[in-house]
Amino acid sequence: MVTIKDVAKAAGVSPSTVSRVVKDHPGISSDTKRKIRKIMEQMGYTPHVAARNLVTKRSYTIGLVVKSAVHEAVLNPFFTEVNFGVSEACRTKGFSTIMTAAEDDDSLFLEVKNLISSKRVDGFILLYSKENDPVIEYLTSMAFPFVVIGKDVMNSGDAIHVDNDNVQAAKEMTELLIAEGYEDIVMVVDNDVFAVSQDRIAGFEQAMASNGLSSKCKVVQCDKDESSIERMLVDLFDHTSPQALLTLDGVLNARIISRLYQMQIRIPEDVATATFSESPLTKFAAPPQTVVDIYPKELGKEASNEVIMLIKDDNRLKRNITVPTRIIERQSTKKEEEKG
Amino acid sequence: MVTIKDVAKAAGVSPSTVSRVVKDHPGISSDTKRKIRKIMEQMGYTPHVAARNLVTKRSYTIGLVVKSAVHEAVLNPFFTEVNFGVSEACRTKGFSTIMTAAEDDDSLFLEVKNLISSKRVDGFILLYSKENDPVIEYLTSMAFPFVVIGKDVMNSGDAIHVDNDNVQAAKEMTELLIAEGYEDIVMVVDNDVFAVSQDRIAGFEQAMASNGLSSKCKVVQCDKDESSIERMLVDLFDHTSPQALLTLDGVLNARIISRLYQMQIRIPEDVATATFSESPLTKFAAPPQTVVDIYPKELGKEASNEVIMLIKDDNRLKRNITVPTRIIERQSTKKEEEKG
DNA sequence: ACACTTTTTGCAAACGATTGCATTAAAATC
DNA sequence: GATTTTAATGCAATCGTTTGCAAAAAGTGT
Repeated sequence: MVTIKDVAKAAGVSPSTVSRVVKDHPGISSDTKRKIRKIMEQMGYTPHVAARNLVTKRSYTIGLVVKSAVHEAVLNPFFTEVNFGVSEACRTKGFSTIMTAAEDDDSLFLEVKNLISSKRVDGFILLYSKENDPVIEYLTSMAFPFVVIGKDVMNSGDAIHVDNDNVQAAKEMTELLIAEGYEDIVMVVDNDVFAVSQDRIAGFEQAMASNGLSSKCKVVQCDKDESSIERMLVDLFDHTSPQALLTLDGVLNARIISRLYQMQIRIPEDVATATFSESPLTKFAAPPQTVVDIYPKELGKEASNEVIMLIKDDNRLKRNITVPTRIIERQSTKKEEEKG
Repeated sequence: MVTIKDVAKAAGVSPSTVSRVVKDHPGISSDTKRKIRKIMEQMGYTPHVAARNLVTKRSYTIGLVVKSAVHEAVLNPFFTEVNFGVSEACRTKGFSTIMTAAEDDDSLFLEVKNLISSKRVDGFILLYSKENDPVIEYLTSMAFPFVVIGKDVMNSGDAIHVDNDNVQAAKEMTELLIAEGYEDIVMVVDNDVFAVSQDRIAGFEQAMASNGLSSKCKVVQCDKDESSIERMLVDLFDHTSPQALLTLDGVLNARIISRLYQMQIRIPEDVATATFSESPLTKFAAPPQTVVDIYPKELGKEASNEVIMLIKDDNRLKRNITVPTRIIERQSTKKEEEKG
């Protein structure tokens, strides 16, 4: 293994000089820089990160904390895209990423504490957010750099959030449905306590209200398992005749349309469907789904940049970041036009 | 920050003793162990990994190298599941994971070399495999520990592979289709050069042959973009009338059934569909798809365990691991029965 | 009580970088 | 040419562990 001393010796300089060349320190003459760079190249020298981390007291690593149960995350392409966005952005800034996922809150909390105390990470990106989260509280109390992707239910103010404007997104999507001529619109949500649900519901309700459809505004909640979904749908179509279903997210939507298919309820002829979070599940569905693209990769990228800034600059002023969304209209909501 | 010296001082022993307690060295009396453990607990001591890595010359980190272009990986739940399997298995063995994905071969190769020379990882798991891969060659030449998930086209012999028996899986799936009464079966593949394609095609052909259906055995290839898929399908159904489509993998299958829907070709009434790699895309499709579950999480887990063994034991004898598969039969191939 | 094991612990030298400060060399000023 | 200023480099301590070897303590048998 070639160390800094080796190249120093080969170049006839001290290790300090080599070290300074590596980080392009201004105090080194460009002659020596050139010379040493060449030698480093020839000898194939790469700094030993552990050694550097030890003295700089930095790990140059970001922890990506995924809250949702593993099988949930696997289901949800949203997660993967965020992950890629984070990895990519971190890498271009010289940071590594290390992912932590855990089924239960306690082991997740432990893992986070451990990553910190063993100096394995310099900052965190939290991929969830719920009320009174112990991890958020802990990180805040330690003044440890972190940002949250998603929004806090009770926007605690301390944490930095990177998120879409979910109220606005839901509003726009609802407006689109109304514009297409749908009035009996039902919003279907699961029973998670994440803030995203509340925001999207709020947007839906606002849009309905401002179009004089408050009376038709309906929100139903259901568990994620097959039978709950079925029960909910049977109930819905037995007692009412909704014209459109606006589902909280792409995964839930996929299960619903699968169920609708089996109930022989056609989309969009019998009912229109629309949802949030673009993915193969919406894009390649039968029929392709109208959806709000929330740009998860962008969320990951912004979060990474922000947390790295936080790490590098202690008293950087905190600021939330909103990533824009875009509606993709597809066949699942096209009332008039022919299929295909 | 509390260091090993702090707890040594507090316990009235030397740092060496504390260090040995941490790793449960046999030479320390259980009395002192108990005492020191208590103190560590009280003071909240966690070893500084960089310091440890520096002296042990280990990083306790595994590099997960993802070859497929990012958008491919995002599409494919297979990747996410492998990723989780790897992270989980590594964590339980005290290892971290660091993921590397790159669009082009060159930057990926560079990244791998860099991870090694900066001593950031102790071993690799490669999530792809193709002929004459420079990364595999490099790692082999360096005798750097790694395992490959998937199989080499020309089973180079040197590398350790963790894979399913794809020939067998395809054979079983084909047998099932034949048993259901389908004879004109078309296998649809993309134009990737990964070994998995060849294996599944081989299995398909073998099963067809051994059932006297060699003459009906047909394999078509198409690009992944929408228009190629459409062209392929139109061509297929214009000139022939296949009874069943066996698709190379779940993502391609999803696109195909989406297209079939738009062409108003019903599944399974007009054509049956089946594919490989269970995921939400197959499970929540309309109709739910018959599929071979290849247990990606298990692949990740086995790969992790194996590479960690390699790291810990230089002259561990190399051995390939085969993870079993399972067929899940769903409506997409059910000829006789009623839907729902 | 002595010599001799065996068990338990400590010493001190690594590991490979970084960085404040001192130093030397070169350039600038008078 | 002497003195001051500036630029370029080196010294040496430090980061927090690990570990081979030596030493001390405890136990054993006579």
